[in-house]
Amino acid sequence: MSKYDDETTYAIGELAREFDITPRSIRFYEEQGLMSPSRTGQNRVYLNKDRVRLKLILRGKRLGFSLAEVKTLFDMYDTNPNSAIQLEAMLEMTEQKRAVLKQQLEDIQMLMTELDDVEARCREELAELKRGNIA
Amino acid sequence: MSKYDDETTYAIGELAREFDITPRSIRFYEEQGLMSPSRTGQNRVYLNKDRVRLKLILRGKRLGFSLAEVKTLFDMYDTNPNSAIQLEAMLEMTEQKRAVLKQQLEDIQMLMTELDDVEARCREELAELKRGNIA
DNA sequence: GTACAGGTTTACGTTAACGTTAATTACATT
DNA sequence: AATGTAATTAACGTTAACGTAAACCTGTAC
Repeated sequence: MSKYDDETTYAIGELAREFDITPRSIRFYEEQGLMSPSRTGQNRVYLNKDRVRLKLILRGKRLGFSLAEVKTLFDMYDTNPNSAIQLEAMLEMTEQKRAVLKQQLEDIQMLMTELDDVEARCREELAELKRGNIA
Repeated sequence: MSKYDDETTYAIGELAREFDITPRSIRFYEEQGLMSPSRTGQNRVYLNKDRVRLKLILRGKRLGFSLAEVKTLFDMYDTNPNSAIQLEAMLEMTEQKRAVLKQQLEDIQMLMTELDDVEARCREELAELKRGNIA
């Protein structure tokens, strides 16, 4: 956590490689108002805070948030950090996501049971074929 | 499980209401080769097996499968399984799907933990605000 | 018999999240 | 000087999964 960590700069390509996305995606996030890196000349220069932002964007995506939703959260945080309204809005969003995830869990468990059945039937029929009981 | 259960028929609008989707969606699934209901005249008539299919489609969607992927699974399931090669291919596919689902399960559990953290922090800060500790 | 609530096909429109050129700039190396 | 690598903007293209509008048929209710 030395001073240097916060002053390290990244080119767009470096960040792209690090997070395994394309530069186009990063520019797109900026275009959508999710980041605003500084420049040297016309080239984008990313600081650690930008890198953190990007990490948050990608995490949001993994959580199933749309870029618009991520932006909403960012905007709320940027304009009015730690206000009760913002916190409650965030709670509401996480509640919704939790419900979706819970449903997905149930679905996956059911599907796995069905896969068990399919597999069992397959193995049975294979066994019969091996026994020579071919219709 | 009487005989009648299997002979109950549904109009497209009934199924749409039951599953809270539009008739357009159901027709689209048919267009993509995911269902093939019978007809009376030009009207679609859905039997219980069609209803089950629709249920499976929607579950697949909730799981993050594309309609194309769902169709692949259906096709495999529908394929006449009397050749050892086909059976073994199907087993291989179900194994792959199982691995994917297992990964998804782990992901979701991790995400839920993260949501727990976010929520906990939110509630803490809210509590502080209520106590009057507003910076 | 006419209004209406359903169904039908055909076909163009929409949204999100980028992909994919194209044309240009700039720095580094050979 | 030429080549290579990475960056830039602008703008059109793409895919999935439907939405939506138009124009039509059709059985039941009044």
